[in-house]
This record gives sequence, C-alpha cells and structure tokens, in this order.
Amino acid sequence: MPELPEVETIRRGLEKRIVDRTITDIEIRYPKTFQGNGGKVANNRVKSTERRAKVLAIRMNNSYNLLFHLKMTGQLIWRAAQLRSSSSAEPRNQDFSGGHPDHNWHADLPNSTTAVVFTFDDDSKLFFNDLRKFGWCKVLSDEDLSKIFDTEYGLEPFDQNFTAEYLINKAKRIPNRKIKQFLTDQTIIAGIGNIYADELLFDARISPVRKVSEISEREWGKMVKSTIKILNLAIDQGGTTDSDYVNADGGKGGMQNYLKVYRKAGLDCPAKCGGKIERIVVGGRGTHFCPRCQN
DNA sequence: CTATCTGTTCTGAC
DNA sequence: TGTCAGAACAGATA
Repeated sequence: MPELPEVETIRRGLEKRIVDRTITDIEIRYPKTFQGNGGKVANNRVKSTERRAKVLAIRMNNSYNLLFHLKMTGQLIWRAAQLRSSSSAEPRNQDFSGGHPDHNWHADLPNSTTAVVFTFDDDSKLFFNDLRKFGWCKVLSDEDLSKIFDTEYGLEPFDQNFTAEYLINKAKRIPNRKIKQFLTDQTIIAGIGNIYADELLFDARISPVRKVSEISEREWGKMVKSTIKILNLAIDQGGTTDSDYVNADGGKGGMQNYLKVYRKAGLDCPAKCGGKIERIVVGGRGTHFCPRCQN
C-alpha cells in the first residue's frame, strides 16, 4: 500500500541505518525492477534519504540517486550483518519474537520476492522485496531527480502552501471530478492513496462521490485539517499494515488499529450516527464511507 | 474449479 | 483534455 506515512516510516528507519555507509554491492535478482546504471551508485557513500509523495530517494555523495517506488507490495528491509555465531541454535532474527504474522515477513532474506539486494561496507544489507513486481528502483542524476520531484507531483500535505485556496484553484480545471479521485491525484496532492483518502473524507464528513465544484470553502478547509491530522497520526503509528507493508526493520505498523472506515463495510458508523459503513467503487477503487454522516 | 478482490500508476482508446 | 478500461503481477478469498 505504501502511501505517504508508510514511505515516510521506511525513510526514517533507513536514514539512521544507511547514511554514511558505502554501497559495496548491488545484486539484481529481477532485472525489470532495477532501471539504470548501478555502477553510478556502487562504491559511493549514502548522503541522505528523502521522500516525495510515495517515492523514496537514497541520495549519494556523487550526485547520483536511487529512487524507489514500492507500488502496492514493495518492501525495503534493512538487516545488520549476520553474525557467524558458533551457537547455531540462536534465532536468525529477533525482530519477530513477539508474534507470528499471517504472512512470511519473517522468512529468511532474500526470499522469492526479493528483486534487489544492496550490500553496505559494514556488511549490512538492504532487501527490496516485491511480491507483485510493480515496484521499481531507478538510478538517477540529481538533475533528473529534481525534475521528477518538481514536475510529477503536487504539494506535499505538510507544505505551508497546502491550503483550501490551493485546492480550490486546482479544482477549477476539473470541476466534475469526484473528490476522492481528486485527493488521490498525485499531481495535485503528493502521497495520498486509497486508505487515507477514505479515512480523511470520513474525518471531514464529506462523501467521496461529491463533485469538486460543489465543495464549499469551509469544507475544503476541513479536508486540509483532516488530511494533516490523519497523516500525522499514521506516521506516529508507523503506517498501516494491511498485508505486505513492513517498516525498514521488517516490523508492522499500528495504524490499522485506528482506521475508521477503510475495509469496515457493514459495521456501524464509528461516529455513532446510526448509519452503516458502505463499500462502493469510485474511479475503480474500493471506497468505504458512511452514507449517513458523510455528505 | 472459477470468479473476484487487493495498497499504485501508466497507457491507449474514445 | 478528461475519463475510463485494462495492463503490469501474484497472490488471497468466496
């Protein structure tokens, strides 16, 4: 799923692990996933990490970058060097001692979904897994990266300029678009996907099928506030783990425990308005809302 | 078994 | 230009 909060959580986890490390090897197990010349980043040092919308950049000290899009099932999991312990009874990883997820996240790495493996100079590794193989990793120059960041995405929700006025202005050109499709358009707002669009619309009590031309200035303002509130909560929770998402340490997020409408069809409205959550399709995407209190 | 669903986004037809 | 179906892929679920 990775939307903004999930990618940001991964970025924060990676940042503290790989900054100042040198990439010593890139193993490409699924060529379609890795685009560009890995030689441009190999044997160079990681300068920083950066997120824009749902993409994550690893910025190197030589003006080249790795840019990742995880699409729906991508994972970026960092692992410390495996100690060659004499006691082979030691568990390989401590990360999942607390529970058994319903998925093979704790399987040995690499596994059948691993597309690319990066090795660093401390023998730690970064595994890019992707079950459905929609995700990609590209090698880009600083210039190409800047161009993508500047031209392919709208405002970040945490930008000072992300206001009702900004959205009203954008909505003028596409008055007939339904608000949910508007909110998930990456060229308008960067980073909102299916889960958080449903959640923020519930928080703002606005129906996902409203036309953007029929939304009042007050309602746009509510959506701005709800967007920031929901995304902040989701980042605090380390993202939503619905099925495949894990953070950079391979752990689950906690936001799934705070979702109010996403995949809650048939349940009573959490606002206790007396309605029930419905699932409809908007723009080809499953959409969950309370038809009674979202207008 | 078949049919339908899934977090993203890109392309091509109209 | 805007909108829509379908594609890219590999499952899980009913």
